[in-house]
Amino acid sequence: MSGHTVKQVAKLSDVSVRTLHHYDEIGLLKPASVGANGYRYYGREELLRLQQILFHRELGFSLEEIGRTLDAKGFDKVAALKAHRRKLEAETRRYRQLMRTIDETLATLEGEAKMADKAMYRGFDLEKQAGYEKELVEKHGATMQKHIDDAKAGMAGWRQSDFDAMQAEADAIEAGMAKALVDGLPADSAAVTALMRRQHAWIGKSWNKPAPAVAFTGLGQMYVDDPRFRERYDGRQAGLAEYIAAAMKSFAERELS
Amino acid sequence: MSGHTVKQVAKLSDVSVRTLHHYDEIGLLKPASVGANGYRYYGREELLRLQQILFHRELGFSLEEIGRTLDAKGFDKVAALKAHRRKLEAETRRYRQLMRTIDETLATLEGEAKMADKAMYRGFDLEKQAGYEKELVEKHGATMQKHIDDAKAGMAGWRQSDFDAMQAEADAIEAGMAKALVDGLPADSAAVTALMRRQHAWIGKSWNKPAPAVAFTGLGQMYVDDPRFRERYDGRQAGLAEYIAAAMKSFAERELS
DNA sequence: TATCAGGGCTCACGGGGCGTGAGGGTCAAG
DNA sequence: CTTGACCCTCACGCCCCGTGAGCCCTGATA
Repeated sequence: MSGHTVKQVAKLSDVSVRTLHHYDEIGLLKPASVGANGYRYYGREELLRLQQILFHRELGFSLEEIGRTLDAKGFDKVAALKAHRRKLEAETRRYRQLMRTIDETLATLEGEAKMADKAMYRGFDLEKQAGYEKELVEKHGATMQKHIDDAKAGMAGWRQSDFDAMQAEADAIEAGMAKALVDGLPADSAAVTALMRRQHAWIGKSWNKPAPAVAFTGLGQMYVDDPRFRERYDGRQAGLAEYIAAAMKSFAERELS
Repeated sequence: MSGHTVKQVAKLSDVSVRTLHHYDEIGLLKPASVGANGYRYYGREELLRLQQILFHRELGFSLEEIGRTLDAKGFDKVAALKAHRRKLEAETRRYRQLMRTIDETLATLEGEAKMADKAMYRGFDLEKQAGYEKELVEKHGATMQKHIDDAKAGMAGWRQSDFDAMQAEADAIEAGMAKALVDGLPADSAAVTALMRRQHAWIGKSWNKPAPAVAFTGLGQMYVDDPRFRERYDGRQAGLAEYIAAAMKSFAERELS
């Protein structure tokens, strides 16, 4: 007699009870009758209206629009639907544009990965310093060669963002070293050792594995030998290249062997 | 020195001042510095970050996601973009489905316009009662023919929903007439006259113009003559067809001439 | 008949991304 | 010193409910 309760309607139509309450509150879907106990009872007509509501909601209409559409006798459904169709078309075009933008961005990012190689020349290009690599290898042998290869392999997958992050950390370490040098701290002081720990971790990250003592020392030596590294460090602070190299050597001997 | 104010940034980037306040509130974009007066000042770096934010916002990321993307050093932009691309694809597919649904609905609605003709056979089909029309025309002449044509033209544009609304009103009137008949009210009583006013208005709506006395009376007579109408009315209440016809005739004579 | 599960009800807050005042300080130009 | 254009901080509103909290109803069972 008195129709379906909220829960039953909820199950039938796959909406939440709260939603039915809400639709009642805003006058979008009122129950056919309300019992003396306050219970809402819905009839066949309300179920049909709910179907209409859900259909329009699917189409992206606001609840207020839906209310107007369903209530206004003279409302032109056809025009409303056509207008909505146009909205959807516009959205689709917009999405296509966004996808194109994303594709371009992805292409750029992948381009960056290669660009990073060139950007790395800002002081960290391992690719283009075959000569100095050779020196290192000559001094330290095949093991060193392997370390260098590993480093190159690890960095090949980098993107600009990775590189930037690395640079930031490297800058911080270098700044600390410069200060230590200016402050006259010995290369095996506690402060410098802490920096070396970061340096070692940083190289470990860029190589994708911790650098063994020999490689760490070798890299330090390279900072002195390679004019590009030398320029980088000494340009920041006179004597910095030598200082760092000494600190790395000391650290390697004390903590990596 | 102290950079751009909110308004300047707003103009430069085409966002609202409130938006900048909001981004500051949620920590998404903090000004480079804040003056002693509380003014926000943005620098070049903040402008660049804002561009990034707007770009990602365009792509539909939530502000929280954008914050994470921009802040997390190790965040994988490529993966995020690809994931988002997939979301867009899914949305596009969904929209296509919705458009198909709309098209089907539109087709159905247009079909309904024709269906209404058939549905009208439920008692109001003027198309299929040429014989009774002829009778009416014979009795009342060319003017009646014109009324009938007008009615058919008016109803041709109807859709199911219009028709249902009409039916509801007609039902209400018929119920009132049935009650008046049972109660023994005369066909020219005040209550019946009120119902006749509604009846006249209703016919006016369905014809798209008020029915003149002769047409109104003629229609009433048709309720008696046409077995389909007769069945409809007498099925509801014995003698109803005659009663309505009498009421319509009386009303037409008293109020329409 | 008392109990208990499984309903039902009414508040009322939250959340996302700001729009939009209200109410009041600040700055540069005239 | 005034004006007018900016700046600030609350704080509510919108849209569509989700998610409790706290309390009442109902029908079946022990």
